[in-house]
Amino acid sequence: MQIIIVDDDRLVALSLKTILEADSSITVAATGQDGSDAIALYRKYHPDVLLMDIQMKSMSGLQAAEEIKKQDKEAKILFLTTFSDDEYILKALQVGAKGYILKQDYEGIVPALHAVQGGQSVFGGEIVQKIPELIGSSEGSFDFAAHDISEKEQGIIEQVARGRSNREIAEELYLSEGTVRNYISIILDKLSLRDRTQLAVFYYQKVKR
Amino acid sequence: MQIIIVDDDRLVALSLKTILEADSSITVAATGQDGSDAIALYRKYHPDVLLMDIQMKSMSGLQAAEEIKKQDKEAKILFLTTFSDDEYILKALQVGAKGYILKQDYEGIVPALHAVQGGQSVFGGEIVQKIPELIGSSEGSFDFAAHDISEKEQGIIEQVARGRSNREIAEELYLSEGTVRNYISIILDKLSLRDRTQLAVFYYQKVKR
DNA sequence: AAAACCGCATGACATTTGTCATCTATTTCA
DNA sequence: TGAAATAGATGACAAATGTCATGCGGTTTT
Repeated sequence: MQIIIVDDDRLVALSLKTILEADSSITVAATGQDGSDAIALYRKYHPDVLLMDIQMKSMSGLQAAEEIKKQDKEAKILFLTTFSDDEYILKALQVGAKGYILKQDYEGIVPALHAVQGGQSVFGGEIVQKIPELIGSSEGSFDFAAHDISEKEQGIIEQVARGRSNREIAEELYLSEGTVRNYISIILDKLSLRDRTQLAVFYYQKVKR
Repeated sequence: MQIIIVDDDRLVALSLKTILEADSSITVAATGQDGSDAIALYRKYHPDVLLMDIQMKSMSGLQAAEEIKKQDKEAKILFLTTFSDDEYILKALQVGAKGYILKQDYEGIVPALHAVQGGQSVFGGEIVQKIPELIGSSEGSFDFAAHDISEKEQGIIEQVARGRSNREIAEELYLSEGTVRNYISIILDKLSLRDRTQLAVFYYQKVKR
């Protein structure tokens, strides 16, 4: 199986090459450092699989993938990532990537490559677990009780998540503005957050939808 | 690698056993015909991977998977399916399955098993393409251009939507804190919002998802 | 070349926000 | 009954936030 490796960090690219070539079934046709390298190298070699970092300086892996896919609808692209950044998962899927795995996981890469060559799609461990969160289907999955959040507090959280000010919340719930402030202060403490904006973000990421 | 195969159709289970054992690295510890077999066999053998049909008569693969996961959080379960039925994909993900592949795809199964053993998750070809559709319905539909929001401004909006403070945003984007404040002030004006929290709310309601 | 513009920065300012200590009335509980 | 816990309020305070006027070096327009 012939592959191409593209990674920002030359050291990483070369280490990967060494590791992967230890497997006799794999040949690394070339390595590159950014998105434009990826496009050029793909056009030149048409490898079975393109192994590429998703985040790179000059041209991101996503952009490159989009371009490559335009030219070869069958291109098999496997993204590498250091962390399991949620934010890119969806985009990677939409671009039509064949997977999204962690660089650190040396052992996992070779079998992943074979699976991809065989037409499957592969994702690193925890990455898949996050997909349901990204989809609406996982409704109100957060356990308030486990964090000692009372009903009243939940009500206030909802108000904050609607962008209301303390004064407005106070009016809505027939409390004084100071009391609302106190409530929020306590909520932030319980959830280890810093300010109301983080609370709103928390709400949309963990609680609602 | 030791695996267990569970499939409604005895013939399928046996064919799979034969095919997979042709690979010297794989041992089929046992085969079963329904969900309860799966639970019993899993408890007995604790295989590296459980290969199971998702749709079975007496007890579905999903139910069995749920039960098995309850007893062994680390269980690696790979679902088999005849067609790529959309409806089960999400549930499979939520149960924490390690993948979802097509029975017909003989060649793909062995590498898939190896990848799963290595901690990855695997999905048959077209299955993954459907996930964006399931999500895509509500994906980033907001038109920034129509509201005169520049790239830079979008970048700042994203930072706010991650709950970052002005100081943090300034550091991240190499700007002064005051400049960030100015940017946000202008953004709020353009979008007719009052404060950063409303901006974050706006982001999650209109832009992302 | 002058004028207009743009990205970025400052400083001043009013407001909002978050934290904390303290106080009161009410309820709960030993 | 008396003590402790609870819900709500206050006031003081520091920090963060949003607004505005203004300045400064570049580009672009005219």
